[in-house]
Amino acid sequence: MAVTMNDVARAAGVSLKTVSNVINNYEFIRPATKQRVLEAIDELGYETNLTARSLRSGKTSMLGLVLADLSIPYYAELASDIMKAAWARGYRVLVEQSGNEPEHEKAALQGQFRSLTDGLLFIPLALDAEQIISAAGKKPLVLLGEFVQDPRLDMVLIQNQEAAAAVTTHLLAGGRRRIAVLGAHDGDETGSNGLRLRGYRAALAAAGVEYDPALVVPCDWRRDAGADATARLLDSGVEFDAVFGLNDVLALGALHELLVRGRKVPEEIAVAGFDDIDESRFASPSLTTVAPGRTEIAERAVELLIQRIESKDAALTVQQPKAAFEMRVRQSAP
Amino acid sequence: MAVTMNDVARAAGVSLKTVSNVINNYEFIRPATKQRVLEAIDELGYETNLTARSLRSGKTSMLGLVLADLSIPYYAELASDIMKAAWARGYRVLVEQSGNEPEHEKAALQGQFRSLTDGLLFIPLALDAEQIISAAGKKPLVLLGEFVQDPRLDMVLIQNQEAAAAVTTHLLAGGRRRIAVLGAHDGDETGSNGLRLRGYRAALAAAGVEYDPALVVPCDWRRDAGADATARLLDSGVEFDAVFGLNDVLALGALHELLVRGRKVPEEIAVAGFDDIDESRFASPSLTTVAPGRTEIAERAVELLIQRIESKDAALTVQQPKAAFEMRVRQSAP
DNA sequence: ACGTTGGTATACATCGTTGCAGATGGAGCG
DNA sequence: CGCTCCATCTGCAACGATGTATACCAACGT
Repeated sequence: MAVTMNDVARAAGVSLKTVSNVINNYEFIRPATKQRVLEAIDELGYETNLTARSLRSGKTSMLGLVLADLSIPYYAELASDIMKAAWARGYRVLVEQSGNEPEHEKAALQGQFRSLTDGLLFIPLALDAEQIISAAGKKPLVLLGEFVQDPRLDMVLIQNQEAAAAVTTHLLAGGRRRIAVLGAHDGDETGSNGLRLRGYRAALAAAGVEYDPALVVPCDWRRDAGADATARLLDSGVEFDAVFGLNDVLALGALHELLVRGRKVPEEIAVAGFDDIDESRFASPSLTTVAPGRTEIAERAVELLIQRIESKDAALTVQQPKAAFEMRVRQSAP
Repeated sequence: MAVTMNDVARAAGVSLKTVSNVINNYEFIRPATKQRVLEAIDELGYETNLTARSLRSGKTSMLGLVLADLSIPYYAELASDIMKAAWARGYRVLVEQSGNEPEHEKAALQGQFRSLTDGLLFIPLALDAEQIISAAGKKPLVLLGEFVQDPRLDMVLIQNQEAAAAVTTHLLAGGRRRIAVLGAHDGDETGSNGLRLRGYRAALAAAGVEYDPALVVPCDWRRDAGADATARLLDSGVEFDAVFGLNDVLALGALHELLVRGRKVPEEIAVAGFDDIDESRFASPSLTTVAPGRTEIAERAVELLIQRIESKDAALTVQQPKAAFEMRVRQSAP
């Protein structure tokens, strides 16, 4: 059916292996031979069968990427950056959606699908470090997004605490004293929510503002949950003059609910988020937020994973680079 | 290195082929044998090497998906739906971003990467039907998004014209008479922009409202372009009482610009879009738009492609199912 | 008792490529 | 002139699975 190396070899009057050598840029080939082979390839429309190459070489040149759902803007934007970074290094990306369910995450770590990839980029949401380590196979694994932190695992870190503190400090500098937080429980310590909450508390403490657990509203990190949480907060009668959504969609949900209820943003209530998704720039009012260094995260993670894949030396020490963050001050909290 | 069928066979005291038969649920295997094999598989932690299977069987169980960029919400949401639909039928999806560039689109159609997939879902933006047909290989191909229309190609159609007419009619019913259109040239005939513009004109005509080319503002289908176009429109002094963004991000960009300039939406100017991305529901004010049937599109496209892949009968007639659309009336244009 | 049937298991070739170990032959050297 | 030496090319085996053909054996019918 398809054209194989054998056909090319016959057409060019050389051995199959020579065709292979030409394709793989083997050094010692007479220019004339090389040209003959290339012409034959062109003429027959030969294309390398990547499946066969993978089988023989044991490499697929594909990276797995496990995330909750592409319909979540932050993940979509991150995935886009990851794919570009991988592509630039000659790798493709096979995305798998976990739907934020432990079973799916585990399946993605162990599943057959791993045999199609040389390594895995993983944004864990439901599994903890122990589970990840026990479920993971032998293939290289790099974590993103630091819901999980563990010294045994390679990962690219976001400066959750520092960046959340920066947002809070910015709100405080704007004169806000009652800053509601959406997306965390009062007791949270670990994970992005815990770390961001800790940053918030640290910033309050540094400014000498008292921490009030009543201002901390737990909810899922979704737009509608952010809106709901804001509604509950308004209804509860708790006073506040700012809302800090632990991610942008939460903040945008809050923004929407506040405007629906006729509250003025930012005059009455300031709103800030975390992630700097594309949409935040174009919200009305545009959203003040902090950019966690998405492109840098993508590039570092891809680089680290590929380094693991291509290095023979498995004994490399664990790496956990940190991405730089940057405040984006906009209308919702000037 | 990895555990192979051979290892399992040895451990279970059967032939390699019997292991293969067990894995593929071959009918005639004694339960005792089957159990022994399954135990051996479990014990050794055997996993099928999908690469080898692909080579032998000629099927990869992967679908290619070519789109402009995952960071564009509509594509991200569509990709998410497509991946779910494919996954449910035992296929994986390999995404490739074309960046809306002809060269990349062509490369994606022909590229080596095709040898990794059994068929391709393609959202063409830069290539026309002729180019697609000449660039495409022999593998099954299904088009989405109907920038391209051609009786020779399988594709899932959006009811661009009808849906755009519905939006326009809705705006007219709200008393608007000067409806600006963002994202099309006055002369456009083909592609989504042309079709949607035609729907707009048809609705105007049906309502006896005169068409004014000055209200048609060409621009890229991006948020910032929508904002810019709106700014230009406002500056030009052309009067209008509604804006129809030919997709949601255009409308959201417009919404933002209008609010920044202090125009009241919808009192002064109504805004409507096209796509019903998640974000539109949570904009402030929430965006009136039309849902083109994204999930249905994803499912139909995947179904059609898989049908092509699995049917021996290549002589099937071209199929072009249409997805149903639905108005979503919200605050920006009640 | 013997050929037939059909469930069960196996051997071998094969998918298209690359790694390895030579084979070939002309240039360079003593 | 004979012998390395090295650029160039080739053949074979192998990656790990599946398709085809066939072997084996118990049960069955006549």
